[in-house]
Amino acid sequence: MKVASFNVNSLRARLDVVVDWLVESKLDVLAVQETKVQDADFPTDAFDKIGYKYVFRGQKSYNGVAIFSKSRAKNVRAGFDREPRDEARLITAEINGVAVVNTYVPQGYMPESEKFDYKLNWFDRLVGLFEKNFNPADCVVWVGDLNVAPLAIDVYDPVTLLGHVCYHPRAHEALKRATDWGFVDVFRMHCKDAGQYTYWDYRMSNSLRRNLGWRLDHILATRALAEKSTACYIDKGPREAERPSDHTPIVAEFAV
DNA sequence: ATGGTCGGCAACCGA
Repeated sequence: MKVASFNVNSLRARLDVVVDWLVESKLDVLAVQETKVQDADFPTDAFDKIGYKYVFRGQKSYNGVAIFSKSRAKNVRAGFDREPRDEARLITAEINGVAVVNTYVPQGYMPESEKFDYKLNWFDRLVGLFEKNFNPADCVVWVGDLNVAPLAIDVYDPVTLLGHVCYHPRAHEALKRATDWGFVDVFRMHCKDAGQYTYWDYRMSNSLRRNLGWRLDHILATRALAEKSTACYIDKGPREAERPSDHTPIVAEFAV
């Protein structure tokens, strides 16, 4: 089972990149974030044509998440329980017996802002969802743009960037509270190298060429599933496309 | 060197 996560920064603007890469990579599951499309305008035709199923939750202008899969998704849930009007940042589904949690974690703006508190609290709400709906002994894969670079080797300048909302002790603690529920960083099981990034800021000149990036996009799995992982890697192909997102996909393969 | 990113969506906001 091949699973990937990709912050597409507008699904409609990135449609060709996403469709071509999805077909070429032969993915069983692709979770995308920042679709920036309302449900009524979701580009279903493009995915019908290539034989992929889809579930999605979007909103106008911002956020939005979707999961594409070869097999039909079951037990689909969008958003946190009892908060149907929340931002479109969370969708979960069961695919081939694996629970897939796709998140677009709030970025947090600035450390002193309310938005940062919202971000930190968002992780704790997610822990509540894990506790209520899953068991750490089950096969669960949590993927998405988590907007946290966990380690010093996950950012291009850990000294200068320390205290940024995506590389902040409180963000690290919040992520740890969530992973302590029962998740393993599948990428780090397979690769210990520094400088392995999934995001390069558009606003920095030549950030990709200079590899001034961040590892913000993650594939985490419960121990039962992580033990079956055979590979995990970042695919820079889509970041080098003609009209790239500022993120690039991360891919994991599982023997399930 | 007086410029320097995207996308959504229609003036700015978010990243």
